[in-house]
Amino acid sequence: MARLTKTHVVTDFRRSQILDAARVTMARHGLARTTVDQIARAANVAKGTIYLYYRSKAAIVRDALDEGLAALEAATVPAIEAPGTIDEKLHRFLSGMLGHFDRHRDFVELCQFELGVEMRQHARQTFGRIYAAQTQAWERVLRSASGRKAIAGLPPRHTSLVLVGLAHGLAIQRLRGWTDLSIESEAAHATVMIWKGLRRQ
Amino acid sequence: MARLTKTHVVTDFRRSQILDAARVTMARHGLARTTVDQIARAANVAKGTIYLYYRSKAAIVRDALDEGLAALEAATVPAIEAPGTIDEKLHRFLSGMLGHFDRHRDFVELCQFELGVEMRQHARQTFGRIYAAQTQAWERVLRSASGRKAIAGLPPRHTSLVLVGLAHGLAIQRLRGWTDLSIESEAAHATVMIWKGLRRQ
Amino acid sequence: MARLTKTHVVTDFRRSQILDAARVTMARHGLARTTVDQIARAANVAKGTIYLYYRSKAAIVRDALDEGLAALEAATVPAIEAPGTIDEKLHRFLSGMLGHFDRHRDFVELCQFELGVEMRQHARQTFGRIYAAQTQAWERVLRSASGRKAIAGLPPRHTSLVLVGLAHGLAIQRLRGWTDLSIESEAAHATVMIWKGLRRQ
Amino acid sequence: MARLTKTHVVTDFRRSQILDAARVTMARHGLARTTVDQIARAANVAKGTIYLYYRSKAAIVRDALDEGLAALEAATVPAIEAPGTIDEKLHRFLSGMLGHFDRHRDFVELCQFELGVEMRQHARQTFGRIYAAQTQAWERVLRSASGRKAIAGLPPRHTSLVLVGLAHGLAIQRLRGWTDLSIESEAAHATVMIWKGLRRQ
DNA sequence: AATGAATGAGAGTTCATTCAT
DNA sequence: GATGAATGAACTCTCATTCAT
Repeated sequence: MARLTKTHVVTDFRRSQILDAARVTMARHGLARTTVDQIARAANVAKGTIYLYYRSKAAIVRDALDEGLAALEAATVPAIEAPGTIDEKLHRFLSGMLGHFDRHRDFVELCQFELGVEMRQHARQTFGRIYAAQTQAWERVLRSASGRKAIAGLPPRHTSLVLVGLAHGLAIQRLRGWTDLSIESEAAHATVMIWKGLRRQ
Repeated sequence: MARLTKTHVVTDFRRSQILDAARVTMARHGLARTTVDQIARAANVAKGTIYLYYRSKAAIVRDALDEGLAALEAATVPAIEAPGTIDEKLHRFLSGMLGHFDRHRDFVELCQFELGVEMRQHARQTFGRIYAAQTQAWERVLRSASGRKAIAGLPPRHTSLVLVGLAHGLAIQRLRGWTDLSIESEAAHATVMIWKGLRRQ
Repeated sequence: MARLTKTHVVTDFRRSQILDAARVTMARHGLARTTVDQIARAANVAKGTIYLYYRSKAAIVRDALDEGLAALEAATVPAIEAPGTIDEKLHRFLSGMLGHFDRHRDFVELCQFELGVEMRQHARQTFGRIYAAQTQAWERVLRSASGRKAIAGLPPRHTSLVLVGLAHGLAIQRLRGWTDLSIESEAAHATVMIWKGLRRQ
Repeated sequence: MARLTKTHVVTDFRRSQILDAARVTMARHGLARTTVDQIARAANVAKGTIYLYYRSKAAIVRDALDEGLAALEAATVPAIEAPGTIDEKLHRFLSGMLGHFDRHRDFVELCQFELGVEMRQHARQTFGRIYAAQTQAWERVLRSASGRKAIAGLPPRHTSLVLVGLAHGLAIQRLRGWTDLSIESEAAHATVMIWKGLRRQ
């Protein structure tokens, strides 16, 4: 038992050692330009060691991708579903998106896109699933608010798509460095503006 | 002169022949997986011919990129600056963005991201310039409207960043296929929603 | 047509250039120890050129193998079927076998055996087919002779297996350098000895 | 002493454990495709343990080879030298060859051939020595019989080469599965046929 | 100007061997 | 003695680029 645990711990350590190195290196050089040699050097292990923990370079990319996507989902969907008023939800959601892209800018930025055709499908599907989850969470919130006459009579489906689109757009802006506002003030401002458009007047 | 002109015409023809083939092939297989052989085959020229018109594969990518970015700018900034009411501008701008990403989805989608480190900087700068132009155009519009008391007292700088971010986000959604609305209805709906948030109440 | 022919000629030339280099190198170092680099160097072409004419190293091995096996069949089966007395056939057959293994000793020697599991099956099947053809040719000859009371009453099936086995064994002996007799005297002597065993006494 | 003995027993046990595993694995996958990992797994020891008993993979191959070759010699040379008539010797000899190749088909088949250049020389020499021993044993038998006028006046040297070649050829046939006769009937039949050719008529 | 065969540096991957535990 | 994680040299194969025709 102790032995299994130890092995497991070491395996986990090595995997994340490699994964971290891969993320950093890929963010710096782009996925295609990142060699397994570079990853190995960045992870301070020999090239062969990489292959003890990952079947192939593609497997590393896939893992890094999945990890990043899981983090994105965790940072956003609960923020919508947690209790609170709509503008609280909106603010939490936008902060979550912006914060996530900000924290993972070095890797997520590129690895989501610079992918082979089959990995791209995988990423697109997973990404799509997350955005669908966000959209549906918003739709539920808006329908419920609509029933309580708390918001204007806009179609919830369309509105939730716009909300999610807005959040993504702001996140991308940050990612690209096209905004000089802080996360906090950007999230706050967008929340105010959207909330003015949404609430019953 | 005629000869020069003729040469020039042929050169232009070859360049766009190659550029089109490159765009299509890269969109299908991703930039890194696209070989010069594939581009040559798609362009119906020999591999060597490519190198008569482009110094390297990277030069092709750069040209394809620049062309796409120029088209994006042309599709959006004039839409903001052309005369009309704010909601007309808003609608034109959103339609322009969504339409552009929709038309160029096959190439723009991937080539903007799957790039080597120096090409990425170039793309980011150009992209940034375009978004800055959009943002500034909006800022001018909003300041002017603000002066005429036509809109709510929101800070124009922040608001324009949100507008541009929203447009980008909706465009990305379309690109990824996460929305099933038509361009028209999505642009219209977002315009209404934002306009409710903006206009003086 | 001239163009196709020229291309074809060049292709054929390159293929046999590579095949010859492969045969020699593999004979010298053994199949597994032969690298594509070595083959390229021996063929006086660049490594990449190899892959213009062969999909993989395995494909080279397969071709070399098939060529050698085809030559073996051509050197032996017709020798049995050509007209003549039994001892003439026997002599021609043994000479054919010994001569073939002697001429191709450098490659055939090793490439027939030192093969991956699937190539081995291929070789075994082809080899088996050739030996079956030899055996059947002998069986026909012996049955016909038996009908004409020209040979002793031995079962043709068994006898032909022994004949083919003998030929193979003598060939292997030569291949390994375990005999110091000339091909001619070895074939002649074995013919006499077998013929004494076969003929009607 | 007891300690040394015990150590010795364990060493012997480990060595044959490894050697057996190597033989089986190499027979199944071919020498080049057999990894030390596979051998270790088949031997139920850790990879490092292999290197406590063998200096290198090549050393394992050499040992496996020598063992097989020693068995071949033991199965054939005494069969010629043991007392009896010539056809008894012949029958024992052929049975010994066929039986040996049959029993060791899984390893001997491939490992004798699929070897690096220096191992090949070693194998060839050892093999050659065995065949020379067989040939010489036969030569002695034939000379003695010739003196007693028991056989036809064929040159003993040539005849013994043919005999050994025949035995080898039949053995190879069995190895490759090109014959469907039993060892017994094949040996018996070849004995009859050769004996007819040899004996004084 | 156009070709495409030839090139070779560099990629991902394997595996015999070592060595700290 | 036994282990198996770690190593890195060496392999096969790809493809951007060149150049003789």
